[in-house]
Amino acid sequence: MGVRTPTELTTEFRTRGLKVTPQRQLLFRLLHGNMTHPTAERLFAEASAQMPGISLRTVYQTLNDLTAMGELQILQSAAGSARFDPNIDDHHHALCDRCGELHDVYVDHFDSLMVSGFDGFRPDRASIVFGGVCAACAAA
Amino acid sequence: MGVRTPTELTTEFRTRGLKVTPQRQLLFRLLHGNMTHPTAERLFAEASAQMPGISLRTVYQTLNDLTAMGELQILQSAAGSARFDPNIDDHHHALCDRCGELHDVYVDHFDSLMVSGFDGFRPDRASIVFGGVCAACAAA
DNA sequence: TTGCAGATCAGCAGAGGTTGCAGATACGGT
DNA sequence: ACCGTATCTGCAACCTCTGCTGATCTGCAA
Ligand SMILES: [Mn+2]
Ligand SMILES: [Mn+2]
Ligand SMILES: [Zn+2]
Ligand SMILES: [Zn+2]
Repeated sequence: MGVRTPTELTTEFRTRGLKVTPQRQLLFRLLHGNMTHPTAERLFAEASAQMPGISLRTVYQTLNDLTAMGELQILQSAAGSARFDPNIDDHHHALCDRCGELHDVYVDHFDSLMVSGFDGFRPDRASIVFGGVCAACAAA
Repeated sequence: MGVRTPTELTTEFRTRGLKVTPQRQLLFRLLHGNMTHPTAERLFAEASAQMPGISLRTVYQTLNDLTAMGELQILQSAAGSARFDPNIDDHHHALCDRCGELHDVYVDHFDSLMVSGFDGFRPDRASIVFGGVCAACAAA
């Protein structure tokens, strides 16, 4: 779970009555196993290298469709553009202050956390972002 | 700690060689004890009511100055504009899916959380956003 | 295989939020 | 009160993302 292959996404699009165009297939491939939490611009650049002429609009459209299907998570970056995450497993993130890299971390026993102040609020999910310095930047 | 009065902010600005203008003082007052996590536009509207002619640019400038001094936290809202938080105590947030209200929650024993995947990453802070429905919206 | 209705595409214009810039203004040390 | 310089205002530009439109392409039925 949590990793959809291009073939699975193709099937899912067809099942929902959405057409599977070459542009969409390219994006399925670019996203598959992508751990970089890329922005739309970044995916557009990578897509353009393989398919000159593809439009940024189409990239956004496909990312939005995938998000609506629950196949992508959107992560709001502090500065600038949204980042897209094809990892739909329950996980959290570590953001490097120096290079901006975002990588996945997994948290156990999150439910045992003691939280005060909910005051009637009913949480149904939580997202943690750790800030700090990544291994590569610490070495440099 | 965690709550700076307008007087304290005035002193801090002077200490740093920054001037204390009526515009800045008004914003100090509007932020003091403000638990609403307002946007810049919202603060601009409130400020304009008391000081017609103040510019949105000045509001942003002062909020940025305060943030650079560590007297404000910026919270990147998923959709739209940033929200500013004068509460600089270590705390986290609950975001209502219905009305967008953001309120403070406090977490104990955060350090006891089991996190895997840091892989050399050195975290120095963390921010949790709980998603769900607030008490007021659940009642309606 | 062919043809059609409707989905999708590229390209561009525009919205929303934030920042850069330049000339006018005013804080605050003297 | 004066002056030097930080700040203010107003506007234009910027960045990211979405709306719109005519042309093109896809999936499906025949
Ligand atoms: Mn992730
Ligand atoms: Mn807060
Ligand atoms: Zn790094
Ligand atoms: Zn609510």
